[in-house]
Amino acid sequence: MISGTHFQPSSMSDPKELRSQGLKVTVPRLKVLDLFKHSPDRHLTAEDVYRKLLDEHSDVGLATVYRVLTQFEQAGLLQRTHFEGGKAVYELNEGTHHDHIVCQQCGRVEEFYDAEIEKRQLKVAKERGFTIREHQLHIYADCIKPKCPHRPKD
Amino acid sequence: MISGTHFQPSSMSDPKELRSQGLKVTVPRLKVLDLFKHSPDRHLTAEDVYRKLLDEHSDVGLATVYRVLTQFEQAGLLQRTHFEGGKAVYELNEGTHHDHIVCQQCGRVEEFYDAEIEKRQLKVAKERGFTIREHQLHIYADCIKPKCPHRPKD
DNA sequence: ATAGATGCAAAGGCTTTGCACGAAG
DNA sequence: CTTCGTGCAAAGCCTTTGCATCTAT
Repeated sequence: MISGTHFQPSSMSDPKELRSQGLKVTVPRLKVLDLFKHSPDRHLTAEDVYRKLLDEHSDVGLATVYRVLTQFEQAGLLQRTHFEGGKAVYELNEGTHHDHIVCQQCGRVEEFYDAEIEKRQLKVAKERGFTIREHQLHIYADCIKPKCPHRPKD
Repeated sequence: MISGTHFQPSSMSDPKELRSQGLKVTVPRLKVLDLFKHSPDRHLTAEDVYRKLLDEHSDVGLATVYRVLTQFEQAGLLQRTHFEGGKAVYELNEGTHHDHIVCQQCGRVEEFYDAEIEKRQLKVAKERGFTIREHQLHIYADCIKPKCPHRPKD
């Protein structure tokens, strides 16, 4: 067999990660996973992914991007969130829970973790007889530092 | 002038609330505001509002419901949130900030406020040079109490 | 009288789906 | 060779908008 499609550039993600999740190893899947692993932006929308793939002349359909993102989320490779604005945002699932603070100036996202906040959430839920399944804290804010990387060049 | 439309049932909200916001006093607006003030559910989607108005034979178009909800939010009468599920949810704006815990069994929403959580959010934002504009904590959970009102009858 | 509100239907934005073709195991 | 993935176009869902008509002030 003369492998054409089995060629794997150094930048490509490890096929094992896909196989171990019962997913066939395909070019679109490798490219998408790769994007999340190497892109400077941790948080990407389906549109972002689609555009980045177009930029590198990978001919992947938008529908496929949506399907792959969904599958990756179900496989636990990615995590999905919704910020204000309606679009779903995906990020690599690295196992560690964190919350988000979103700059309203430029849309960039910073992550943070505060043990006390987590603790109190558990307390609140417990007091009310709930078992937490998932929780998301989104802070929408403006950066006030003049040299803040979030502030668009002025 | 023989006023037909100026009739105001006792259940209707106070027109002043609308006027003070520069909004003309109309039947759809009074009915919507009234719904939020007297409905057993604090949290309603546009569709919810539309259906409830249909139920009471108020002929209000869905587009109008959307417009009124948007205006009320801008006027500070209502607050909008998005829970998982894509639909926007509105509630009366009573000035006090609170977070939400959503039962995954039945979709009901409970509100809570925890001073410590609020404090830590301010701290986190400040440390990173942000001014908080808005923040939302959504906990998605399951109720574990057998007699919990959230649990659908079993 | 006049600015503003409403209803309807059409359009928009994001996401999902049906189907025929193509690739992976 | 069989199962699954892909691309395209069409459809879905929630929400917004254009336009002619109607209403509050």
